[in-house]
Amino acid sequence: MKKVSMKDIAKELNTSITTVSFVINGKSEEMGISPATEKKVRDLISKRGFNPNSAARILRTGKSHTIGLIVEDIGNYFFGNIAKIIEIEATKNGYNVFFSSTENNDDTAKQLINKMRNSSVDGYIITATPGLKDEIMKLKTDNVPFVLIDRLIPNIETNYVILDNYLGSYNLTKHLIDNGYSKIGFISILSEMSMMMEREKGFLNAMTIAGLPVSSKSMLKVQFEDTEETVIKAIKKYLQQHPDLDALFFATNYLGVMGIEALQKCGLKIPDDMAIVSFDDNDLFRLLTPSITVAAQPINDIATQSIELLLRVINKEQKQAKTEGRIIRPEIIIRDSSPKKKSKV
Amino acid sequence: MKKVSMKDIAKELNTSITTVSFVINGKSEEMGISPATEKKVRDLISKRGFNPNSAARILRTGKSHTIGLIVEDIGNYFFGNIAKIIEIEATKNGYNVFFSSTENNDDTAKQLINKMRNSSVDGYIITATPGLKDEIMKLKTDNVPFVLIDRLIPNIETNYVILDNYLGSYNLTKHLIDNGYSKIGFISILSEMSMMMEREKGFLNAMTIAGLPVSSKSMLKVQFEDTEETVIKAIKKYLQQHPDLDALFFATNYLGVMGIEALQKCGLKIPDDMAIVSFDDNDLFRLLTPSITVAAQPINDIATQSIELLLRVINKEQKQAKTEGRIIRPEIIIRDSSPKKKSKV
DNA sequence: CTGAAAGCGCTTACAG
DNA sequence: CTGAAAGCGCTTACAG
Repeated sequence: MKKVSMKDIAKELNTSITTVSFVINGKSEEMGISPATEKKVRDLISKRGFNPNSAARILRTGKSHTIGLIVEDIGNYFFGNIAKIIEIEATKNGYNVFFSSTENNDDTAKQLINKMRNSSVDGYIITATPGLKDEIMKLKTDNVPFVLIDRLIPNIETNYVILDNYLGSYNLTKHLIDNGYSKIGFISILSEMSMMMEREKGFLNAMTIAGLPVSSKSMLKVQFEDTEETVIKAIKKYLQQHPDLDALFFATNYLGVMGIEALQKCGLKIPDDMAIVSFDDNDLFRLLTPSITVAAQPINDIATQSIELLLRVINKEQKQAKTEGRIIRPEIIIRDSSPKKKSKV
Repeated sequence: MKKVSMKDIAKELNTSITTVSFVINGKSEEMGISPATEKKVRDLISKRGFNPNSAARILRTGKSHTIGLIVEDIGNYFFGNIAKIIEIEATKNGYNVFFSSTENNDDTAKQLINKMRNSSVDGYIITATPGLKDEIMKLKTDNVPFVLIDRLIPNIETNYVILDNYLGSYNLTKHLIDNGYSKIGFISILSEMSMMMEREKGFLNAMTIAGLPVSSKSMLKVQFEDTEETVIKAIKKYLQQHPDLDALFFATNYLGVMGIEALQKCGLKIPDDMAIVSFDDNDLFRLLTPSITVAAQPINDIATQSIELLLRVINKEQKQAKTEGRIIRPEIIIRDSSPKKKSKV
């Protein structure tokens, strides 16, 4: 029942632990282990089903070959697929992935980072929560490799991979305007996060450049923590207060989903009564009738770029010497929820 | 830059490592550490930001307080949410979660199990792949705690949490029959997995009991590995060969999604030309027009029951002494894709 | 009430 | 070409 150790292998072969270790770590040649010895060792290892104990290895080397992935919510389409691709890429490079969800809660995020540091993860890929500045600063001064994804911490220089939220939002709004919509409602969440602010800026600039009026009163912002019910109620109320709107811009995909429900309940037809577009794609938007126009995040790009960048930082001497950012262009996918506006009869 | 260790704390306080260790592990009282000493130690620990090195701890104790979660695909709605809930429950109980996706590939699954064993995970929650029997047997004889979820390995007694696939399928078929449908096509994947076989059995029994004819020719089975395109083509062909069908039963949710696309392409309207039901819910089915009737897996139940069962096994002496199974009842959610059949005029 | 010391299973500089 | 030994940072039986 007891697990086999290198000592057992060495003893049975009348050789030393050193030799076994060299074979296991592929250093036979470099260390001048004879091919005969090497074969003997390898054979017994596979016969006994020996596997090196990784706790001992980590303790000794300080390297765990594990990366910590901290996302907002692993149950969500975007992060679930990010995790999946990162895992595949990490495995290719001999790394494991330890994941956890923050639910966008600062305390949870802090605990996760600490927990992972004690497990000696070699580096992090982090979806920051709003108040994570101090923790991130500490990682930086401690020279721990990490890459921020999806959102930045204002005023800290880090390695990052993010979407060009401004551009996506600008282009999505521009698309609506080009198709003849002019009274566009912007529905977002109340947030200091750079990504949400960029999306708002993109919307506002597109409107302003087109000479269309916007006021803060014509925008709806709900709380991230609000229940689905609360949000839907808020959107319904908003629609009643703004009967002149001809299009809605949802700043996140879950707001889009809730918004569609709210529109249904109000008896408003998409796109005839109201055109809609949403930031962030999901399976749903593609298959709904009508299908929904979106600014999509190229998930594959984001995931592969972040793991690639992280591994590079891990293998650098001066971890944070020079930070590097990758900005991913969103893809505007035009579907049926935002056709050329029919002129009123 | 160097991390603080227990030794540093002990030295600075002129006390022993033992004392520090007792304080950290909450054994002060039991071991008779004076409150004064305890406070001194605690203060310095938080001042220095000390955190015990978990590799050393694992090496020494053999317990990692980590559970390994092996799912089919973390990017998928069902498993993503399973993972999320398991993580939350595990954290509540002081456990971490190490996850990985098998993509339903035997070799990947085997590698994952081995990798996790070397990292001394305390137990596993596993979505088995078809040829995983030997690995599972080994876990069993090695007395390693594990719980199978979502699907079983035929002829091996294990701890498990699965859905009552037979019942869900039976009831879903019964619902169609009760609503007047009699020519029901069954679309599934070619698979030896117990869950798929149970779903087929449930369908067949419901049909037989109702005195409705079924033949293997009236069922379509595609390969799990088929691309979306291939499946859609197969479904289209199937529909042309069986023009008399009045309803379709999709045995998985992704088949349902592809089926809906195929129906759209064939110009068949749901539910007037063809009623449909699907096994497994997802966000999509709720929001499509028409919304889709499903047998839903109570994700929350499945996740909490499996982690609860696993933790209990971990804390038992005789890990596999008596295996325990939990069978979860699916929930039939009746939506708009399967209304009472209109009589032909 | 507290400390010295063994040992978990590895890796690696050093010695021969 | 190969081995003896130190040490990574903890926990815990043992001693006092």
